[in-house]
Amino acid sequence: MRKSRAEAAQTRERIVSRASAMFREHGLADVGVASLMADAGLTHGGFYAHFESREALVAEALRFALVQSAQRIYLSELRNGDKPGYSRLIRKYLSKEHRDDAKNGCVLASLGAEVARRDGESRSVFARGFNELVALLADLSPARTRNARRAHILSVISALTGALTLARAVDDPDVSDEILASARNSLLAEERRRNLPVNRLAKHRMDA
Amino acid sequence: MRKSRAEAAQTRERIVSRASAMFREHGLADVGVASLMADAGLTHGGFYAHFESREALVAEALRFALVQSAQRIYLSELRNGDKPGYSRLIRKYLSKEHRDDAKNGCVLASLGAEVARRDGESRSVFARGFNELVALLADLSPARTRNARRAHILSVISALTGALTLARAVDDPDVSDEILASARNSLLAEERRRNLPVNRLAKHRMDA
DNA sequence: TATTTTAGATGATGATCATCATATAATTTG
DNA sequence: CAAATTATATGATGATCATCATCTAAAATA
Repeated sequence: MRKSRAEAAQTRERIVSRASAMFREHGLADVGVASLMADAGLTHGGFYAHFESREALVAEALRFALVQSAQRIYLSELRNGDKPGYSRLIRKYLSKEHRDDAKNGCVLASLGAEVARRDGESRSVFARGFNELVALLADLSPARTRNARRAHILSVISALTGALTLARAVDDPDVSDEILASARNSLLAEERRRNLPVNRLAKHRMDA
Repeated sequence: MRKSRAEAAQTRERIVSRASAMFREHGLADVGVASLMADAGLTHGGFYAHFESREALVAEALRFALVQSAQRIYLSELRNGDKPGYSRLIRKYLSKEHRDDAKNGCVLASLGAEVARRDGESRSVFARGFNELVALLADLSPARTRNARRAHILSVISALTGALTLARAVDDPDVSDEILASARNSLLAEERRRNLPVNRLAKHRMDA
């Protein structure tokens, strides 16, 4: 039964990673220590050998999910740096696959509302991770100033998370698809507008 | 202690209304029957004289919140029908007052993600209420076709609920205000564009 | 090899949960 | 006024919760 030091560290990582998925799938309140440990292939007794409290695990699991998102964005968007903008991200984020796979998906949509009701470590860890994500994404914005890039990405993230959450909440698959499609069209249209050359935007402004 | 028939109906309504606020403030999972009854000034024993189960109350409380939203929109937007569009609604929805008063605010933002994990009566009641709300709001859209109005309002609702949820989730008040302001600016700008006369939009399109 | 350390299992603790059976008392209703 | 009805209270039920003390056996270390 006993494991080596390295295996124990692996065990701990496995608990965090599985917990992160369990929380995203079932909510922060609806999964207890016993089922978290069972999901990681352990019994619940040993939990407090790894974590100071359930709250500490919640914080780590939130962090894990946020870092996972950042890594995915970094790998699939930033590296793939042909043209700036979020069109690829928007399409992936608002896909049916993402909607139907909450446990591996964006934690802002699955747990944001629950985090809002917390305070303590998990809340601040979440907020810090959110800020890092925003900073990462702001670099992709075609807006000219730093503030404008930040504002732009904040409004995009809001629209993405809201649409995903609502698409998951409704029970009619057609309505759900409709929510995804509407948000996708609206955001992609905005992206197209933003990527117009500056002089053409200026011309339009002068027309008006 | 015994009450008349009319008073009993009032008691029941009070339980639903208070429960609706409690759920929005603390989440569906984190408030038990005992504290719900205590909040309504009763002890928990009598709960099952009024409701078949906790789930039944959850469904009624969600319905209550959705109807409340619809009534507010009807009173403050539709009646006040000078010009179409959502600018008044957007400003009210993304205000700090709304952010800081979840218990009386939009249930899509506070409980949408939790409803997504349910099924049964509460989920379908929520979905039905959402559809009614969408139908009500679609009438305000300046878009030309019925489908376009629906798509438009779906993307607006997504952006509103996402921004409100994120503004509540972060712990830095400055970042929170920034989220609200960014979504507000983005949505109001879109509203302005939509309300431009058709020929001006056409002109811009020909320019491009 | 002998000793110490520690991961994980087991089972207890006390709190809280949803649900329900029963009791009480006030109002309807006959 | 008497009987039936019913709203609310009380307290029990068994499940599950987070936490922790204790035990074990294997790994680390000397």
